[in-house]
Amino acid sequence: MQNSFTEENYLKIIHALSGRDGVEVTTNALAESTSTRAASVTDMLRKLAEKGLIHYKKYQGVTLTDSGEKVAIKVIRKHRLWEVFLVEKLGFGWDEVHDIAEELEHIPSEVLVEKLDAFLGHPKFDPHGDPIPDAKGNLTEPDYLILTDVHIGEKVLMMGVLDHAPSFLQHLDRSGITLGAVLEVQEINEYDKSASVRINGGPTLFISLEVSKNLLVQRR
Amino acid sequence: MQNSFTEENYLKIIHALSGRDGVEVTTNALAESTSTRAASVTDMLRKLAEKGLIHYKKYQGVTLTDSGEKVAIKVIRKHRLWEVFLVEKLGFGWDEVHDIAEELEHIPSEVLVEKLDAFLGHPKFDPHGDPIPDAKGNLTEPDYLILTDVHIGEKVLMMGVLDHAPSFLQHLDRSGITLGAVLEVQEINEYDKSASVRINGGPTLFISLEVSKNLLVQRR
DNA sequence: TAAAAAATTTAGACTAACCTAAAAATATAT
DNA sequence: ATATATTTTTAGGTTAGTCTAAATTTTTTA
Ligand SMILES: [Mn+2]
Ligand SMILES: [Mn+2]
Ligand SMILES: [Mn+2]
Ligand SMILES: [Mn+2]
Repeated sequence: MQNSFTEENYLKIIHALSGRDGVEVTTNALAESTSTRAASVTDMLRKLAEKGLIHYKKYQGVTLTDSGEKVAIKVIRKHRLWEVFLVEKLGFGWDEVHDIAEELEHIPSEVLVEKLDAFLGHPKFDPHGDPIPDAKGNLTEPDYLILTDVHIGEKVLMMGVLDHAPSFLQHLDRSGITLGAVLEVQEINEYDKSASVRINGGPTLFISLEVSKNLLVQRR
Repeated sequence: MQNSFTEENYLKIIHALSGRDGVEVTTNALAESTSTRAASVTDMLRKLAEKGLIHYKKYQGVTLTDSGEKVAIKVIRKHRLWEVFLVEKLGFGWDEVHDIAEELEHIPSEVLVEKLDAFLGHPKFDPHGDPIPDAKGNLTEPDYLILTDVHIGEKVLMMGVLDHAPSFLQHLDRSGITLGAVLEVQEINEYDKSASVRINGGPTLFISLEVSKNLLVQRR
């Protein structure tokens, strides 16, 4: 049988909160992420366990089964491919696409996803730098640094963001920090950990710790 | 407030069954079209009337209000634009797109629709020859003939289909009858009203009444 | 125009996904 | 090691959208 819109969202969120090492996700964390109450989460967990999509023992938190992981990754694939479509083909900004992709990711049809993927030229990353799982369900997270881990004098490439909030992305737009930009850390303020960063060999900007913590970068 | 997926479907179906002259639609007709039971339809009609989307008096059938008509036409616009996208951009056949568009038509976001429309080059017709309402909600049904109304010797242009079933569309594909094809009626069989029709000045085909009744054409 | 047939609505129930309040289990702190 | 605090589950309800069966209204037929 098919999974509902809601079930797919739970699986996707469990995947995200469970992280690379597949750690147990708590009921409260899910309530927070789904904007529901803990009691509602418990109901849904019983159902997902029933369907063999999660490992669930009362009071012990949950992880995805292989079957649940497969579903989650399919949803993530669709979400990210649709985001590429919205930005590359329809001309949306990277700050505008998340909510729409949140709906599109639940459209069924395997063949739609594969045709969309081909139409987009089999992209490997979405507009936020997140990797797109392949058709077989392989998802490899590149191991990027966070800008706070970069030392003074280093030049790095901007590869992605941790925060996907429109307000954050718009802030980056105004600062000229886009995917692929070269960031050179020139100074780090001892007191508040804010940094002076040179963008693409051009202007130097002051970047707060709050921003640095959400920038994924790569040494060249 | 937003209309649900289900409410949108009811409005779209009432629009279709109500026709150009806005005739009353019966409960049973809606039950048939929505694949539900009459009792369920009655419940929904009370709700839609409550929201001011339909004119409804018990036992008297329903029509759309202006407000309901507006919603219905927006859904139809989205459905047909997505069908164009699926055929023109993703390479689906016209027989494959209806069910997928049935889902995509409920994705909210005005701006998405308008960007999609621009991306597609503001198409006027969908892959089945159905007119696409404009952004303001104007929908003008061209007045086509049905092939059964065409006399022997006349040449007409194939402009659309009444039946959207995949099996019918695939049958047309196998017969070489596509949108824009020139059909010349050469003979009409007295007994079963089947016709000999020459396609694009090339091969002549026998077409059953069942098929003729579902072909929309235009004199040149 | 009254009886029969058909269409429609009402009554009462079900499921999915949510809720609040209370109970139970686990974790933390003295 | 208890007592307290926190987390999670259970119990009991709600709403949207569906159902079946029964009642009611409208239409058709004789
Ligand atoms: Mn996103
Ligand atoms: Mn993204
Ligand atoms: Mn269609
Ligand atoms: Mn169509």
